[in-house]
Amino acid sequence: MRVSELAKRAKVTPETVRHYTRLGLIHAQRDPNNGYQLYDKLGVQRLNFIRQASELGFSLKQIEEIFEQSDSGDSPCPLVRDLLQKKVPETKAKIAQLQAHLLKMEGALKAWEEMPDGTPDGHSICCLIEDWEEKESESK
Amino acid sequence: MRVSELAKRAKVTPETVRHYTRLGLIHAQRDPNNGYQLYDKLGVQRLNFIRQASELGFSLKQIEEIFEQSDSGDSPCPLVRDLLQKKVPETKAKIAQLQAHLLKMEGALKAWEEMPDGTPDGHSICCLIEDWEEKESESK
DNA sequence: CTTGACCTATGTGTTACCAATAGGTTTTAA
DNA sequence: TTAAAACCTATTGGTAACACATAGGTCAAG
Repeated sequence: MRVSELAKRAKVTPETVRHYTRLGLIHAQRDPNNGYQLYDKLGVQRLNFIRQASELGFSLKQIEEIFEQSDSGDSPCPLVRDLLQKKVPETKAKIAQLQAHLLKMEGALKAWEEMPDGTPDGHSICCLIEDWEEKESESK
Repeated sequence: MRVSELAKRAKVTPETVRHYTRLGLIHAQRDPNNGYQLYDKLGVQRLNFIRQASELGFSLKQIEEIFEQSDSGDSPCPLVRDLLQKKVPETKAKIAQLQAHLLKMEGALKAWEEMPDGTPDGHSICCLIEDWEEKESESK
């Protein structure tokens, strides 16, 4: 199959398929007649794997490492496990940060209902964001 | 004050300060003797604002817009409010996605304790990630 | 008066693509 | 049959938000 068909199967753009192919993550044969890239079942499998892994937060570089392990006949599972174990606390931290932001934003929107839209007076830019600033520096 | 001092005050690198200056987010005067960038109080305030806003997820471009509003004498608050209102659901979606990933990862790590590290056999790359793949396609 | 710490500008590298260009190919419909 | 539509190719440049390297000018201290 060619680029577009592979792309459709994994619901990505043909450009993404080409990108992965350029990076060597997916291998393709060349049609001798026209030089088109030709993919097979393994290409589909790899592309799906890439999508899964990158949705989980793995970088293409990490995915490349996983493939290298796998292609050299070794089990990539220990590597993936290590990567996952590092990723879990990172993800938790990100969630916590986002939730903190969410609280700030929602609180700000509520508080704003009673607040006037202050015109900047040279001392403040936007009351809202600067309020947070003060609160943060106080709490630190 | 010069680049490094400003940078220290906001706990960013001097390069970041130069970056913002290049983008026009922070204004500086030039020391006529040596061409060094000189910042004042307003610079500190702006830098702090940028940090606050970007931590909340605003892009530098959006921050630029806020500054433009503010600099032209208009209240940027309505703009910020609009941006926030768009950002709240986005943030919620991100959190939900990350939590889903977290569940997957934690589940995988647990399941793995009982699973052998399968050597790739040409059919599978990594049992773990591919298991998720199957589950996902089933649930869709 | 030299060394180290600071400043300058410019350019490149990062991540994971998307878009545009310019051109060759294949399919389809008149 | 032929001409347009749809597809393919490679290369280049753009995105966000800096970090880093280069090559060089400036300044304080010993």
